[in-house]
Amino acid sequence: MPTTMLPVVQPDSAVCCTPLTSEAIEADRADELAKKLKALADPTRLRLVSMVAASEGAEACVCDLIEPVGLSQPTVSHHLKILMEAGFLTRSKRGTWAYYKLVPGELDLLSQLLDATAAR
Amino acid sequence: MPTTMLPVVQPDSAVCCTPLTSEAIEADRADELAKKLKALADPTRLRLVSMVAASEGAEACVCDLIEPVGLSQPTVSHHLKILMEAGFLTRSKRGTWAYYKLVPGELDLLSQLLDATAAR
DNA sequence: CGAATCCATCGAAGTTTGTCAATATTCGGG
DNA sequence: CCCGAATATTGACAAACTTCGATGGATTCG
Repeated sequence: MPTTMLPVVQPDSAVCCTPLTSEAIEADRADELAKKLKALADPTRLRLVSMVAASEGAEACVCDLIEPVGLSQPTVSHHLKILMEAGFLTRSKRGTWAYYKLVPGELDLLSQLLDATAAR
Repeated sequence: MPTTMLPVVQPDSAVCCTPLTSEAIEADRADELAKKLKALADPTRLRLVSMVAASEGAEACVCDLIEPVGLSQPTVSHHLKILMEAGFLTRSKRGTWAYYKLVPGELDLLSQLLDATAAR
């Protein structure tokens, strides 16, 4: 009987799986989780994520984000880069514009980790 | 007819309510949320929260936390203080020992905020 | 090609953070 | 009442972070 290989969908964030409160986490897992949380733990970046998420198609260009945030363009770009490196946003250039988009499921992953009611 | 006043249980975290992704959040709400996230966004503090949560009665004394974390006693106390001020832990002294306990529901609140699937 | 626009990167200034050693404080026991 | 043990606080310092202005691509338009 021939075997067909099926791709296993990997939760690419190794932050994955057991919630914070079900058992004591290891140091290296704490490092990863902290890195993700640190990317979110800034008022400006929270607003950026929120604004991008609330935009049509969960996508927004830098030019639309600068004014409402009230900071300089380099600063906004810097924050967006941090959010991208943390895996929360992706960038795609179209013409001179850079569109940032929410990575689906990435926030939910964090959410599940903090959820104590999900403890097995 | 005499009126009796009943205390209204307030969700004391004003971080409350609408998830991050359902609509753009206001600056002051972003500030509060960021403050909470910043308290968690450190490997040591994540481990502390996790260890406390995994202890019996979701409670642990400082003396039991120092060695596994591998940092000095003042540093551990410092982190615990930050977690307390952020509302994640409470402290109760018994003799010379200080027992830190997880505040129930506080992590879940954060969890719900990050959960995009909960968007109304 | 030249000018203008959008955005990223660089360098710098000021602030915040994580950590420790030293010290203070509080409590129980002899 | 004094001593030892468990924590908290203070002071100090290096590292990391947030922000800005200046500069450097890349792209579109005239």
